[in-house]
This record gives sequence, structure tokens and C-alpha cells, in this order.
Amino acid sequence: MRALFFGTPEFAVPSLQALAEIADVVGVVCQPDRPAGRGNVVTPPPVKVCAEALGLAVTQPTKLRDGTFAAWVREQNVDVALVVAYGRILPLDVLSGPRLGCVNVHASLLPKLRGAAPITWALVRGETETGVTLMKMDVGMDTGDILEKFATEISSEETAGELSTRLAAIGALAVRKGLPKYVRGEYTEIAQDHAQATLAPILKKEDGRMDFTVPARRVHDHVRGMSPWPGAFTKRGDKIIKVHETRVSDVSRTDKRPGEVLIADKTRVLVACDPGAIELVRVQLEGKKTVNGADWAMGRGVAEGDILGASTTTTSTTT
RNA sequence: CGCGCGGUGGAGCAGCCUGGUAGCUCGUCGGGCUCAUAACCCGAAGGUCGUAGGUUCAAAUCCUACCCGCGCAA
Repeated sequence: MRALFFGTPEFAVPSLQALAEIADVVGVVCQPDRPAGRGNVVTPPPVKVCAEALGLAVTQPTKLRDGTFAAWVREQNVDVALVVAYGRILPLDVLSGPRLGCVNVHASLLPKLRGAAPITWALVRGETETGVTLMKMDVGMDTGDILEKFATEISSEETAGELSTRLAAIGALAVRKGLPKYVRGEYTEIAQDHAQATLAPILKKEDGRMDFTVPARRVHDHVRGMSPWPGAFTKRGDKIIKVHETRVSDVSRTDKRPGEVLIADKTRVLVACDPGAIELVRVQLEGKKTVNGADWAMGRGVAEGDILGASTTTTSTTT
């Protein structure tokens, strides 16, 4: 089978490797190298790095809708294109370029969690099961017909980073198992039940802001869902505090206002939620290294009675 | 040259602006108290203050360069 691969981030790498094993990959398409990190160093996306290591040709188009890219896709004369977290909507002329169209690996059990950040939102919403869906792409956002779903349970302490790694592997499995089957025409495509659809919108930095006015378990789910990106954060005064890891406490006092530090001693830092309390296990202050709660308290970075996230200043969204 | 912060005994911090005695909380070790303790009391060990230069009678502190770590923005 001749195939093209579309993908960009780390999540897509295992799928690319899987595809390379089962198909003749004539081209790998990913987003352009972009300035990234401190100092704005131009950095190639993980898929490009992997593709070059595999000796595959890489294409990084900036425009998808002017026809020239669609023409290029057609010229490749491939049976199918595999799309995994490419990061852009493909127009119809591109989708129809490959003989059998485009197949997508999506990190949720469609029609649930359509969109750019299905892993994060699965955790934040407290889901106990998720998975990978292999589907035939159409012009909508993850609305294509389903070929097969691969489910997996979510553990109660799993972070988005960990779950992403697992789903990436499952995605690769789906590619190995499902793509040849698709090409042989052995799948019965099943339309999604659009009435059951939910959305997993692209993440903004602000999505990481913590809210202590909800049950401790939900605060915890939010933190692990935002880990490692964009990262959960709150504030103490005007200083941002990133919260890397939390633990739901069995302490259940409700006589303190949400966000108030109940305990800050050499053993732990506990913050009131509503109801319940959450332990801040690992936190990070601006310009500092990550520290555990006890060290944070020992260095007097936090004390009992402090109010986190309060910043009474009403939500003044600055541009 | 995107903006900004930090590197001080084992941990986390203060001290730096306004050079001149190494500070705080915790941990460690020894002793005591207690039915007991992540509690309390007494005592002790442990630091080239990131590196290399410079200024000065004197530098953790001021100046220069470099190394390492980190936040923001993208």
C-alpha cells in the first residue's frame, strides 16, 4: 500500500512508525518548523524529526486551500492518507486526493470529545473510560464515519501526559490492525450519532486556572488533565503558582472558604475546596524549580490562612 | 539579540539596593522529656555564598564575562 502521513506532535509519532512498517510511506506532511521555547528557537515538530530518522520525505505546507497542495497530494498517487493530530482542518480537495480518502486516528471514543484536546477534557470531566477511534475523515471536525473504536480505562490518578502516551500506543495499534483492513475494504463504516457528540476545544493557557469552589475530586481531575500542558495554576497574591500534582485529601472540613490554606507545615500543604480539601503535592513558583508542598511551606512560600486564587481583582481579561 | 527570575551548609528560603559578625524554617547526629508522637526541651556537626576575572583596606553583597536551572510570551 502506498500512503501519506499527516501529523505533527509527539502523539502522532507511534502511528507514523506503525504506518512505516505496514505501508510504503511516500510522504510525511506536518506543520512548519516554528519558533518555540525560550529564545524562540525555530524547532521542528516531533513528526518531522521521526520522519527524517526513518528516511522519509517531509513536506510542511503553509497553505492548504489554494489548490496547489491538493494537487500535490493527488500526484502522490497513494491508496490512503493517515492523519493523526495534524493540527489543521483539511479541505475537501485534499481529503479526496488519496484513492481511498483519509483515515484519522482520534484520541477519544467518538462521537464524544470531538476537537483538539480530547485527552485533557476526558480527564477534566472525570471520565473513567476513553480510547482511540479510527475513522474515515470528512470535512467536519471529527465527524466522519467510524471504522473501529479501541477503548481503555482511565486510572484515577493518570495525568494527561501519561494518558497521551498510552493512547498514542493504542493509536499505533489501531493503525497496524485497522488500516490494512480498511484498505482491503473489510470495514463497515458506521455514521456517528451526532446527537451524542461532545466537544473538546483547543486549550488556552487560561484553561489551567484552578477553581477551588468545586469538590476536591474535581480540582484534582482538573490538575491532572492540565498536566503537563497547559499546566494548572493559581495565585498567591499577584504571584502565579503552577500546580503540578495534587492529592485528594480525606480532610473534609468546610468551615473555611475555598482556596484557603488549611495546613502548611513540614508534612504537607492542604487547601480548602467546596467541599473537601486538596493537597498540593508539587508546585512551582515563577522562576523557581518545582518543589514539594512541605518544602514550599518550609521556605515560607505559603502559610496557613493564605487565600489562593482569590486575587479579588475581578476577571479583568487583558489582551 | 522576544520579556523576566533564580543558582547561599542535606531541603526550601532570607541577606544583595544602603560592601565589613553566614541568618530563618526543616532535616541530620547526640542527649533529655513523654504511654506515645510528624510534639516539646538542650546540644552538635555541616557552607569554595554557580564559575572566572575586576573594583576595594574589605565582596554573598558593586562591575564584566561565562555555565546551569526556571517563569512568561510565541
